Amino acid sequence: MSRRPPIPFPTVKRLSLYLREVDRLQARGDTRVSSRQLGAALGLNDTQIRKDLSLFGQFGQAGIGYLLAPLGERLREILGKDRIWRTAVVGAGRLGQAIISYGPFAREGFQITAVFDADPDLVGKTVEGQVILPLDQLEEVISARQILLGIVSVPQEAAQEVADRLVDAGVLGLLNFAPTRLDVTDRASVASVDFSSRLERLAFQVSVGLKGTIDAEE
Amino acid sequence: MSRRPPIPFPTVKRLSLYLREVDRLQARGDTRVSSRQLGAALGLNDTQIRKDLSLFGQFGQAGIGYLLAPLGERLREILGKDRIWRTAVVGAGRLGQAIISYGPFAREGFQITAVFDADPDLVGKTVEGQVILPLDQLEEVISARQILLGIVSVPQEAAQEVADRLVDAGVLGLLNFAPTRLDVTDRASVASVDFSSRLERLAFQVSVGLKGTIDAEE
DNA sequence: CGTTGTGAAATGATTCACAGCT
DNA sequence: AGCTGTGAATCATTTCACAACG
Repeated sequence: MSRRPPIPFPTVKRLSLYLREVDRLQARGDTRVSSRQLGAALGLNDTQIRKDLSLFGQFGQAGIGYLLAPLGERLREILGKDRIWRTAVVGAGRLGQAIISYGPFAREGFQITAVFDADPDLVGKTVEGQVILPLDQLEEVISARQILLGIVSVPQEAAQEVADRLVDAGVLGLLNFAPTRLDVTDRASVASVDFSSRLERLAFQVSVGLKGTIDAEE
Repeated sequence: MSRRPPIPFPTVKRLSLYLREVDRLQARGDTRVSSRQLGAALGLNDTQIRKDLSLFGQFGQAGIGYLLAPLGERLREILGKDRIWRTAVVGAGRLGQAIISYGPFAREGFQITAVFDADPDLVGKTVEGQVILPLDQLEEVISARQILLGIVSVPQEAAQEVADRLVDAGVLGLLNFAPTRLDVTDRASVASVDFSSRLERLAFQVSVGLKGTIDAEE
């Protein structure tokens, strides 16, 4: 395995956008794409795209562009989407249910394999074919079903405790929907989806009169 | 009005976190906070916090720190949270409903003032006291109710059209939940919340074995 | 020609180091 | 002593400019 420079964090953000656009173009029947074209679709500079891709070796063709099929395959591999990620959702309120039934997740290799909630009224109900389990079965089920990712969709007050329990149970990555920072020291990876902060930033942008898609994705 | 340097984009992200923590400390009964303490709570360097805040004038006290009350007030003002933002939600499926009933929004000055959906089975139903309206009333209602922000929670295929209609109707900012880039040229601001991309990046982080809260928010 | 891949330059953001206030 | 505010230094990321290729 050859030594590689670390992947810049902003690059990772973009790879996932590249893959989405590559899939879209392929679905449309295209067979290749240039960095310029990809950039135009995503609002990015074309050099940026070439730099990003070149981090993983040379797989474009001068004068031609990139072939969609191998490009998509390589991106999937890089992003770890060439396998199934067994995932638990903790918190089956409205948000949790929306997440569980969110189309794109299921289609992309993220397999919801367990759902938990603290509310006895929810436990036992079924969402998208998943029976909601009580919180106290968390450790046992995570471990038995070899679940690697956890989605935290509980209220803010409960988020840190749920995170601790998930990590203790062996989960390696957390997707956090609660508006708070989760401290997992260095035992897992955490990514957050923070509606409030996002909306707040939007309000700021509007206040200062900033126009356009500021946010070439997040 | 004095000329100011433009606010770095990453700073805006952080301001919103500062405000959240300031509110939390105040609710706890504290009356002041140092940049060091704030940094520890949010996983940030203390200089960073002072730099960010100093962009808006000097309002700390050497030897003491920052007084929470004026700091919170100032942050609210900067972020545009010192007023009510009338907001429409387009797309009242599970995700839209979760957003509408998402506690933090309501509490923070974002007032959901209209809800639309294309599905005739949903139109007429009530979510959190809001009657779901048919899409063809969008322009009329946005304008009559003087709505400034739009939340797009429709499927990807419909997102761009909804965005166009919202912007045409006079909305100044869009919060986009669809996994696609919205093109509004320079007629409005757009911020995106992209679950899939986020989860994908988490999978990548786990794949490469990166640990910790990589992502000091967003 | 159009397009990739990449060193070099430019830009942007973070952190250091420290003067100065309480 | 504890803390803010900030110029200067460092570090990271983006963009430019261009050689090489099909």
